[in-house]
Amino acid sequence: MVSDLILSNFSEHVQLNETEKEQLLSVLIARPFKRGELLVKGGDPAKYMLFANAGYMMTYYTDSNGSDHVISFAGAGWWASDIYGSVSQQTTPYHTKALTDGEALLLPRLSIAHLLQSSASFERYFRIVFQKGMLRQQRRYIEACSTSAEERYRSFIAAYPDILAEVQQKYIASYLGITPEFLSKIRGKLARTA
Amino acid sequence: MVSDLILSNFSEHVQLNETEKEQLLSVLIARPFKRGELLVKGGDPAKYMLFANAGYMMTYYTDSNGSDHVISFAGAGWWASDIYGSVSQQTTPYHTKALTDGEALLLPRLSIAHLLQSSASFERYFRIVFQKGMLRQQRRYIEACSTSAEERYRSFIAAYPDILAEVQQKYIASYLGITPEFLSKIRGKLARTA
DNA sequence: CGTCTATTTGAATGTACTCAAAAGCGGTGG
DNA sequence: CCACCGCTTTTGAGTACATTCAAATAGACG
Repeated sequence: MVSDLILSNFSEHVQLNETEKEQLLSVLIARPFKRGELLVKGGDPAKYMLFANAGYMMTYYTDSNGSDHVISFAGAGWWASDIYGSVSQQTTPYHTKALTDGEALLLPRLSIAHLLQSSASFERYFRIVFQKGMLRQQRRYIEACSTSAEERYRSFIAAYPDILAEVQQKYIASYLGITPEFLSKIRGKLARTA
Repeated sequence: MVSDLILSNFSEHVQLNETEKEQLLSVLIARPFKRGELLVKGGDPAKYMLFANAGYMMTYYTDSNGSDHVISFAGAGWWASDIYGSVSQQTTPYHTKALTDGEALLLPRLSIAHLLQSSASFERYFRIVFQKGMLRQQRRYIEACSTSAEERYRSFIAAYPDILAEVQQKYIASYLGITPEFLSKIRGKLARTA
C-alpha cells in the first residue's frame, strides 16, 4: 500500500514520530474501487472515515423526495466529508460513491478512537481537520445563499477544473444545488456568450 | 465571573483536572453586552472565540450586495459559530452581534493556542466541538437545499421556540435564507390555516 | 407624543424547477 | 464493425416559489 499521500497530509498539520506513523499505517485498510461503486451506503453503520488515495469520490445525501444532494467531492489527498465514521454513532445518513476508478484508505472508527487516546498528535490532527471542515461548510452555505447558480458554476470551474473533467455533469449540478437541466442551460448560455 | 456554564460544557466532552480548570478560567474574559451591540465586526482581526454565558448572540455574514446572512444563533451555553478566532489568521469575515442583553466569555486566540499545547484534554475538547460543528453545518446545508421555506420555518419554531421569542423576525428570516417579507407571508398563511 | 425601525400586505417580476421530448454518448453483443 | 440499448445532456414550454419594490400598519424607544 502506497501511503505517501496520507502521511504527507498528516505532516501538513502535525509532526508524527516513527511509532505514530507505524501505528497509523497499521490500521489503514486499502480499498480499491471502480467508477460508480457505492463505498458507503446511507443508513448503514458508519464504520470508517475514507481518505482518497487515488481517483475521485463524492459524499451525498438522498432526501425524503428521493433527490440527491452532493455534499462534497474528494480527490486524491482528501478525506471524504462523511465524518460519521469518526463518531460513536450507529449509522451515517450519507452515501459515498466512487466517481472514477481509484483507491480509498479506510480508517476504522475504533482505530480512530484508539489513535485519539494514544497521542495528542492525533487529537490535534483531527481537531484541525474538523476545524477546517467546519469553516469550509460555512463558506459553502454562505455561497449557496448569496450567489446565483451561474456565479456558483463559474467559481466552481475556476476552482476545480480537474473535477469538472472527471465527473458527470449531473453530480456537479447537485453539488451546486441545481437541477441537471438548469446547469445545462447555464452552460449553453455561457458557451453562446463566450 | 460565574463560570458554571462553560465548565459544564467542557465536562460534557472531557474531564478536566483542577489545574486545567483554573488554567481555562484564568484566560477567560467576561464581556457583558447590550441588545444590538456589535461584539465582533467582520473584517477585523479575529481575536477570540465567544461563549454565550447569558443572553443571545448571532454570527452573520454581509455579502457583496450588502445582504446579511445569519450563520447561527448562540444562546447561553453555546459557542458563537465564528471560529476564525481559533485559527492563526488575521481577520474574520463574520460579524457577531448581541441580540439581547447578556454576557459573553471571550477566549483569546493566543490562549487557545496555549491551552491546546498544554493538554490533550483541550485538544480533545475542541476536536469534538469542531467535529459537531461540521456535522451541524452539513445538516443545515442539506436542509436549506431540500426543503421549502415554509418547512424550514416550521422546523425552526419547533426546535427553537425560545429563540423565536427573543429574536427579531428579520434575523430569523435571514437564518432561514429568505427575505423578511416572505417570512411574514409564510406566518400570515400559517396563522390563517391554523 | 413623535420618530424610527420592523412587520405586514399587495402587485409585478425573476430565477430556477418540472415535465416532456430529442439528441448525444458509451458500452455491449451480434 | 456496426447496431442497439441505456443513460446523460440538451432544449423548450409552462409553472412555482421566492424576490423586489412600494405603501400601509404596527411597535419600540427616547
